[in-house]
Amino acid sequence: MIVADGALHGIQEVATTLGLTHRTLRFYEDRGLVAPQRVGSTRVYTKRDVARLQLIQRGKRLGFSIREIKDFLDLYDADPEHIEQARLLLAGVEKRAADLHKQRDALDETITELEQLQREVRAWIEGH
DNA sequence: CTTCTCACA
DNA sequence: TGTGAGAA
Repeated sequence: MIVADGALHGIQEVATTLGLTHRTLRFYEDRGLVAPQRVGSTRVYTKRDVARLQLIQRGKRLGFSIREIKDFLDLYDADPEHIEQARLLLAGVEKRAADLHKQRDALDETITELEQLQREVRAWIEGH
């Protein structure tokens, strides 16, 4: 049977085209983020798998953990209307943005302190 | 080329 | 969060 799901791809090919290594794909699979079909024991990635991997890459780019990304993807599968999924995404995105703002504030404080010290040391040097 | 497992940063 | 290596 195996319906009409176009081209299938090997792990090396998928990894290369996504700028990943086959080790990373296997790691994601271990973590339950992807579940490629098997032909015998060989993994075969569909275009849906590749789409999932691209979502994973986006999630990582935005600073989400493998676990968070998995929870999101799982919900996407479980909920055809994608309502709960959207709520989870929103919550996660808000949290992430809040964390980053917090980090930025901390960095600003540190930079300000460094600049102050910088002025103090310069003044001390001038005075000698 | 692919698989798996174990160790390791 | 991945990587390297060894063996099949």
